[in-house]
Amino acid sequence: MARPREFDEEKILLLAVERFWEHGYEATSIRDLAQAIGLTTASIYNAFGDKHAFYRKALDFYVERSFGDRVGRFETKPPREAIGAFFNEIIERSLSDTKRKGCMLVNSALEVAPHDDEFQRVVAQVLVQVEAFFKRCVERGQKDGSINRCQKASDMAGTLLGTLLGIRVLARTRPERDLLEGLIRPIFALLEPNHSQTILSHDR
Amino acid sequence: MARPREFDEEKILLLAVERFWEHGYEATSIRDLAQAIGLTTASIYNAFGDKHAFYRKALDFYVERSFGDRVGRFETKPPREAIGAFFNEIIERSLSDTKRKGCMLVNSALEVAPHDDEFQRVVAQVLVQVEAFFKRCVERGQKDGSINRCQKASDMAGTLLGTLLGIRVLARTRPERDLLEGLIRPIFALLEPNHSQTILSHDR
DNA sequence: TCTATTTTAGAACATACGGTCTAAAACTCA
DNA sequence: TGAGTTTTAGACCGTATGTTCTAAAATAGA
Repeated sequence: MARPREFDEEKILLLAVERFWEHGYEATSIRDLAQAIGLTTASIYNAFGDKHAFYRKALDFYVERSFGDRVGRFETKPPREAIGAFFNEIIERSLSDTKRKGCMLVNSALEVAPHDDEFQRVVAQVLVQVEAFFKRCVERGQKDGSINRCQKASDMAGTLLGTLLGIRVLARTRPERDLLEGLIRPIFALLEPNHSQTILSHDR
Repeated sequence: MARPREFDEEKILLLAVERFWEHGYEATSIRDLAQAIGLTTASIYNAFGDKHAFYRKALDFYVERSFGDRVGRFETKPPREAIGAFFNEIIERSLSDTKRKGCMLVNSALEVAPHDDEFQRVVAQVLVQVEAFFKRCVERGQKDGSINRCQKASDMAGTLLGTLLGIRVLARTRPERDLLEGLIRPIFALLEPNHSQTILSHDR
């Protein structure tokens, strides 16, 4: 019926994510994007709408790639291991992030969500999902005895979510392994059942 | 010797902080600032240098006001109370932040520090100081028995710093009292000496 | 092969940006 | 009072911004 697209939307979004992720919304211009992607600005507007809509699509793409499978991947593991593996992966990811891009969702939570209701909802929704994932893990662990029962699962889920976000922020300016690994040690201890053992065995 | 300034630097910086804080570095133009402050762009450049230097001065001003006295104020209290009061204040501050400005230091950590060595250092240095404050509190508490000894003070300090940053990010998109207060409950429990009591007394 | 339709390329548009210039204004010290 | 110096106001500069326009290119169906 008409002239076909010359590009692959997935590849375009991957490149767009890269730039938005690294430089943020404001500091990335359409011309930056066009050049990095190898499209004209007209093609971008034609295919994705305006800058706001393009960022939205890039963020959705990022979220899908970064959170979509991950939750599923960890959900099959035993609960304590799932949480541990999740955090270990985040730390490794943060330490190998040489460009210091951090997490695009966290970046969006701070740069664009506070002034934009749409992104507010999008970001909040993902955070709710991550929290729910933690809560399911904690509940499962408390049921099978692998996780301490002295805290409410919902509180622990919040703590884990907060810790996750904290790591993401901290790593952005202080990507030090000792700091990040030390930071989660008390959190993991909190999960451990039979706290008294820990108290006795720890040397200081 | 010459024509005197017509403005009060403190008031100017207060207004500049307000705008940079709310909209960030990129999204705040010199003209925005000039209008909000009631100065011409020439006066701003004359008095503060370029935009980069102006933001730096605003951030320094913010840090001085926000962290300078606070640490001292809490340091006199008993250690557990100091930490508790610190977090309670942060939560109240986050919940009453109707403009959703969050914390300007955290905002800087994400927007400007990753691409700017100067701000990288400035932000990192403040975070180091906050971490050191937490560490001193924990050490004091572990010495006088008011804080649990099962974790290293340095690890706990990191955990507290991470939690602080996490709250600041989370509150930016989900300023919900239940969430924030629930989130710190396990952290406070972690500080408590004699964990077994908590385990037994908690109902679920 | 022609028509209809969409995508391209790149010029163009209005506005906004960070930053500077000129000249007048406002002071201090001699 | 006059010389010297700094601050002010606002026009100005070059460039960059988000977005749109024009026209050519490329296809599918008739």
